[in-house]
Order: sequence, then structure tokens, then C-alpha cells
Amino acid sequence: MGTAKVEKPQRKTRIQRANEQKILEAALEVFSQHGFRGSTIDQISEEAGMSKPNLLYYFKSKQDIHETLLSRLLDSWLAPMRALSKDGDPLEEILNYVRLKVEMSRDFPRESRLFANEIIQGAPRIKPILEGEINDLLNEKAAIIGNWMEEGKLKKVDPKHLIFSIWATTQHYADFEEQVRMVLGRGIDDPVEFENTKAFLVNMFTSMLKI
Amino acid sequence: MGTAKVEKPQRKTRIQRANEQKILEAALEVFSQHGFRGSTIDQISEEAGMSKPNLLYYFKSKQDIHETLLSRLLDSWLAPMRALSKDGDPLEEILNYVRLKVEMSRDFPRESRLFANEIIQGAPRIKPILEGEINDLLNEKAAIIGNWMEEGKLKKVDPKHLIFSIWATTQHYADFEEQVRMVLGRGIDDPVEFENTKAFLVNMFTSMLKI
Amino acid sequence: MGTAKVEKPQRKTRIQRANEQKILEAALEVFSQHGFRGSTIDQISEEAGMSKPNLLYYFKSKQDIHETLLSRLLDSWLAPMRALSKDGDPLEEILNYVRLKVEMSRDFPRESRLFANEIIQGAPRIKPILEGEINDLLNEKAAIIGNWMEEGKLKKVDPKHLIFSIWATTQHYADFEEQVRMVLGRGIDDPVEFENTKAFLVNMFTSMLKI
Amino acid sequence: MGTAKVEKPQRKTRIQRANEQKILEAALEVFSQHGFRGSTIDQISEEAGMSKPNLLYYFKSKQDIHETLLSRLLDSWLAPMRALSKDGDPLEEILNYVRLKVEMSRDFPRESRLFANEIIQGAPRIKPILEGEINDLLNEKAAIIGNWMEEGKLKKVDPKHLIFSIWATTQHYADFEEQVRMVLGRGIDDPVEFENTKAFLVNMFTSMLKI
DNA sequence: CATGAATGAGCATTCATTCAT
DNA sequence: TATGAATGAATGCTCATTCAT
Repeated sequence: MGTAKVEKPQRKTRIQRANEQKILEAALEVFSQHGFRGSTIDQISEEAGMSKPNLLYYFKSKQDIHETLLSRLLDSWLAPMRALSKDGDPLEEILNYVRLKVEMSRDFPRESRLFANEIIQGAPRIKPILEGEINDLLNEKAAIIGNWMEEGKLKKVDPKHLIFSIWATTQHYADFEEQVRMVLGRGIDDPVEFENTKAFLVNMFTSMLKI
Repeated sequence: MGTAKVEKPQRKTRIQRANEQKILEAALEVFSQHGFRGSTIDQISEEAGMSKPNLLYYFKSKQDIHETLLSRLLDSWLAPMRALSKDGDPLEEILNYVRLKVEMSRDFPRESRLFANEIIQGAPRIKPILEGEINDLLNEKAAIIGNWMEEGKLKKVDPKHLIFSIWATTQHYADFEEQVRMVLGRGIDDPVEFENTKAFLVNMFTSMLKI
Repeated sequence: MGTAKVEKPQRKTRIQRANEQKILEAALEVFSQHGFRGSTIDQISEEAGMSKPNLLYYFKSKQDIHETLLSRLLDSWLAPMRALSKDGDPLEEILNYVRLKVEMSRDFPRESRLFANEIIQGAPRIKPILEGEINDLLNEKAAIIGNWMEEGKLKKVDPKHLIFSIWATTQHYADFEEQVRMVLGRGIDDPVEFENTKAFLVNMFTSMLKI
Repeated sequence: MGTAKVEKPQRKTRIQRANEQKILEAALEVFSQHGFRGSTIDQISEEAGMSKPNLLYYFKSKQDIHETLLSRLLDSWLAPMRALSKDGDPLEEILNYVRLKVEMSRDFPRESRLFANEIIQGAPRIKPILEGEINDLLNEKAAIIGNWMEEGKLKKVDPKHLIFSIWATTQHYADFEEQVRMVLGRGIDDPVEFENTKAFLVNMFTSMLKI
């Protein structure tokens, strides 16, 4: 739409966009399962149905794919947290965040594992990406929650630990899915289990926070 | 106890035991940081101060070291859970379990990451080891907790999800230490943070369970 | 001259000629700096401001560009030698050849390095091209010089070694420019150094040859 | 023999020394023929009769082999020049240098081409190695020669250009051997040609320098 | 003419594992 | 026990060349 065309805006072809997408999708599949070091370009290119050199025609290195993938996903990954609004009902806002996170564990478990894999290993490749965004966002939301508590709208607990506990409990179902499945015989993708999980967590956070 | 198993009298010398220990300690350091695929025998042998072929004299493959390490750690890893006794005070038993787990995240974060790394990737190398032990133990303890609830000694929640939430929230501080440190500026190894964390979690589980 | 050769009337358009020229100029720049194996079609096409496939539309392979380049340059490369005429003053003819060669080292160092690179590596790609032309020409001129010596117009030395020594000393300033620059702090492109060099060489060959 | 053994002096095994030698010899053969970029580790390892990974067990990269080779050869490469002594007979010292250089072109043509290949391409990998040593040595010897000229023991010419001309004319027979062979039908390795060449050059430098 | 897209073959380097001593 | 030496099989990446448009 009438965007300025100064200096090769590197307009991407349809094919290019499509292939980049195919590669990132394949990379998500592979990286989330085997981690960065455990994944090979061969695996990704096979998953993407494309030759290795062709894949490297679109991304200049394995590292490049990984970084692009993480930074493209970061936004949607943080979206549920961004949605937490200081103007809503305090408990409802938090419970809603919990619900969204459980849904994400059901709908985007690979994305969750992709980040988990990185962070567990000390985030060697993405600390810079994370450091700014996550810190700022978490501080902002923790402040909102802290205010609610000051105003007596929620029981007082440490807001940052509260957020950690939400992350931990919800992501657990995606990141450690294999273990969950071992124990329950089914995962969060099962509708019943999904409801159980959500109910359990909503109850847990309500108990802790409701005045 | 009482040793003297049947089998070949493969009596291990003191040196043998010492070297095995050195290797496993080195492997823990390396595997917990880089995952299985990301770790190399070179790293482990250097960390162990021992030549590569000598290391492979004690363990026949990288896989073998990994498996041995996991199975040797499994017992102590599950110890806190084993300690949960049907004869104690219900809430106190559970809170004690939480406290022990938080302590483990502080004292044995590498062990936690070792398991986390494996499970996140679908436990490809250790599912068999886990499957039996964990399932049995978790079922046993879930039953105990379930009974307490039936008896009205605790509020009713799904016992298995309760256990998951304890795992998730406590292990989070070890497994995702990097992120915690990014946000708080310090980790669970900091005495103040350790107390904060423990207090937060004890409060959380108390709120949910106390009659 | 007179164009209109037999063969297909492959009339080249102006654009075609221009592009061929652009490619050969780019190839000279790249090949002279990195040698044949060290140069990539990518480098050449970038230097030529043209896409790789388009470049290969004009020349069917890297080899082809290289060969074309060498054979096109050969003529002008040998021109100074061709100019050595049996009808001139013997010493003056030779000194003039020396002067022309020094000028070429100043004005066309890339061409010099292009040939040097090839010949140092055993001229694997251009022996056939060289063999005929150079041999014939050198034999012809060596004979002329030899005659002058027989006639007592120059001191007697081996004419072919004389030619080698002219090649060696003059081309040195182009081929090993980097070293010259390391030692003198400036190259043959510097006007003062150019005069020094020419004077030195003229003196050297005069001393050896003047009756 | 009784050398201090403080801190692993990295004593090299006999095998290690032998293999390093084999590799460097093979590398000289290959690098001198194809240049750095044109040579492959495969070629070198085959020439050395050894597997590629084994070769990389001794040298950590292609670059490493190349650098080691150049720095090990530099000393003997510069030896003839070092031998030029201010205490000898001026002309004889210089002619002796010329003779030694011609001999080196006969006996060590690969070494000559190894350096030539590098310098022609701008010495990208060895400028630092060369810069110090060559400059110092050349300045020292040029000063000696200059003194002789001041003292009237030699005709006056620019000493540095004199050295260049010695390098150029003598090394020509090694570096551009292929061309020499094309023209003469034989190379400097032929005893007759060797004598011809030496005589020609001795005459040339004598003519220029003798009072 | 011109180029975006694609690939087989090659290349430097790594790594788990074995061999010889 | 212990280690220096050796290697087959990857693995990330490059490059000349071709295909399709």
C-alpha cells in the first residue's frame, strides 16, 4: 500500500515467502524436539522437503534459522502476557492469563519447548533477544499486579514469583508433555485433560489470590 | 544392602570406583549444561581430567555414561517424594515435600536440568528407566493424597495435577535458572531469594489445600 | 579488421559486447587477486554488477571466462616484445623493451598477476595457449638479439636468459607488489619509485650489454 | 636429557614428529602447486598417506598447516641473505648470494613457489610473519651494500632495487619453471641449464657492480 | 537478456569410537 | 589401567552449474 520504495526494499517473492515459511515451520518441528545442537540442517531440510543448499539460500546458517524463528515467535509467545490489562478485574485478568497460557500449551507446545530448550541450556543463543523484552514486560505486569495487591484487590504475594508459578505450571504441560503422558496416559491435547488442567490451575490461583 | 550379589565377582578396585565417580560427576556437569547431543566426550573427559579412551574403558559409550548417570541419580531424585508418608500430617507432608523440592533446586540444579533436558526432548534415551519407577511412585503418592482428601483432611483437587504443579513450580527455579536470574537479578542460590521462593510456594499450596 | 568471418553470423549486439567486457574486467580484478581456484563466480558477478546466471549466459563456465580473459590479454601482453624490431638500434631496442615492460607493470599489474598466478601453478589451464605463441615469439626475438651479438653490436650473453631476466625484473614490481610495498613503503605506482626502478633497470641492462 | 619438566613441555612422540613432518612435506607439495585456496585437506592427507581426521589431529586446521609450514621455512628461506657478510669482499659476497639463490631455485623450487603464491595474492595469510623479518633483514643488508658503494668498492646503484633484481631473476627459475621449461625445453634442474643460468646472472651482476 | 530458485558435488571440520601399545 | 594415534560417519557450509520463467 503505497509504501516508499527507497532502496531495494528487498521485496520478497511469493515463492520466497512460502519457502521461508516452510523452513521455519520445519525448523520449529525439529528444533523444538532436539534442541539447537541436536538438530541438523539435514533434518530441517528434509522436513521442509527441500535440498540443504536451497535451505541455505534462504537462511545463511543454522544459527540464522534459529534466531529468526525465535524472534518471530517471541511476539506471539508474549501476547497472552501483554493482554493482561490494569483496567480489568484483577482476579479475572490473572485467571484469564492462566487460561490463555494453558491454551497455548495445548495449541503451541512446540513453541514452548523451543524456548524451554534454549533457556534450560542457559539461553546461549538468545539471551540478548530475551533480556530486553521479557524483563520490561514482566516488570510492567508485576507492577500492575503489585498495585492491585496494595489496593487490597488481591491477596498479597510476590508478583514476580506469581508470574513464575503461572509460567511453570502452564508450560509444564507442553515442555514435559512426555512425562505428563507417561503418568496420565494422555496429554493436554486431550479435551478432558485440558479441562481438568485448566480447572485445577484456575482453582489453585484463585485460592491463593482471592480476597 | 548386604551387597554380595550373584553375577560375576566383578569386584571393583578403589581406583575404578573413584574414576567412575569422577566421570559421572563430569558428565553431570556437561550433560546438564548442553544436553545429550550438545555434549561431547571430549568435554566430559577433559572435565574429568582423563583421556578419552580411558573414559571409554569405564563406560562403553556416551550413551552408556548418560544412562548410568540418569539411573544412578533417579533414586536420590525421587527421594523427597518417597519421603511423603501416609502417616504424617497431610498438609505438613505435602508442604515438606515442597520444601525439599525447593532445596533440591538450590542444591542440585544440575541434576534437575539433566532430567529436564531429557524429558523436554521426549525422553528418547530414558523413557524405559522413568516409566516404571515414576509411574508407580506417583500413583502410590497420588493415592495417599487422594485418601487424605476423601477423608476431608485436605481440600479436594486432582492429586496428580497437584504433584505436577509441585514439580513445575519448584523445578522451575533450577531448570530455567537463567530466566529467573534475568528477571530477579539473582537465583535460588541466593539465600534471600531461596526464602522468598519457599515462602511463596508454601503459601500457594497451603491456600489451595488447607481445610 | 574486416570482420565478417565465416562461421555463424553470431552478430553480437552492443549490449552483448558491453556485458562481455564488464564480465572480463570483473574477472580480471578477481582472478588476478585470488587466482583461479580462489575466485568464485559470485565474486565476479558481483564485481560485474550482474546476476550469476546472466554471467553464465555469456560464458559457459568459470573456466571459459578464465580462458577467454587470458587469450584476449595475451596479445597486448606480448605487444612490447613484438615491438622489438631488428631494424632499430640494438641497445635502444632492448632498453625500450625494458621501459615498456616497466610501464606495463605500473599500468597493468593485474594482467601481470593474472598470468603469474597461472604460470606459478604450472599453467594447468593455459599451457596450450601459451606454448605456441610465446615460444615462437621468444625464439624470433632471441634470434634477432643473437644476431646483434654475433655482429658485435652487443656484448654476448645468452639471449633467452636475457629475456627471462627482463621479464623477471620488470614483472617483479607487479607480481610481488605487496612485498615491494612492504620494503619500500610504496609501489611502482608511485611516480618517484617508477623512475627509480626504470633507471635502475636501464642501467643494469646497459652495463651488461653495451659494447 | 635432563631438561626441566615443569608443566607438560608437550614432549613430542617419535610418531608425532614423524607425522608432522610427513604432513608438512605433503603440504609443501600441494600448497606450492595449487596455492592455499586451490589446495584441499584431502589432497594433503592423501599425499601424506594418512586419513583426513588424523591429519587434523596434528594440525587444527588447513590454515594452521599453512602457517606452520611458512614459518618453519622462513628461516632457511632467508639463510642465503643472512650469509651476506659485511666483512667479505663486496662483489664476491653479492655474487655468492646470487649463486646461493640460484641453487635454492634448483634445490627448493617448491619452497619458492609456496612463498610466491602467497605474495602474489597479497600475502593475505602471512603479511605479519613477513613484515618484521624481511624488512629488518633487507634493511640491514641494503645498508651494508650501500656502505660498500659509498666506499667506492662497488658501482653505485640503489641497493634495495639490487636486492629485488637478485630475487626476481633467481626465483624466476623456480616460480615460473613451467614457462622456462616451455621455452628452453628443460629447467633449472638440468645441470647444463643450471650452469648457464648461474653464469648469465653472475655476469649480469658483475657488469653492473664491478668497479 | 535477465534473474530467482534449486541442487549435486565438494570441502573444512567435528565427533564417537576403535586400535595399538 | 591408561593413552597416543587413527578413522568412518557425520555436519555445517560453499560453489559451479542448471532450471524455470
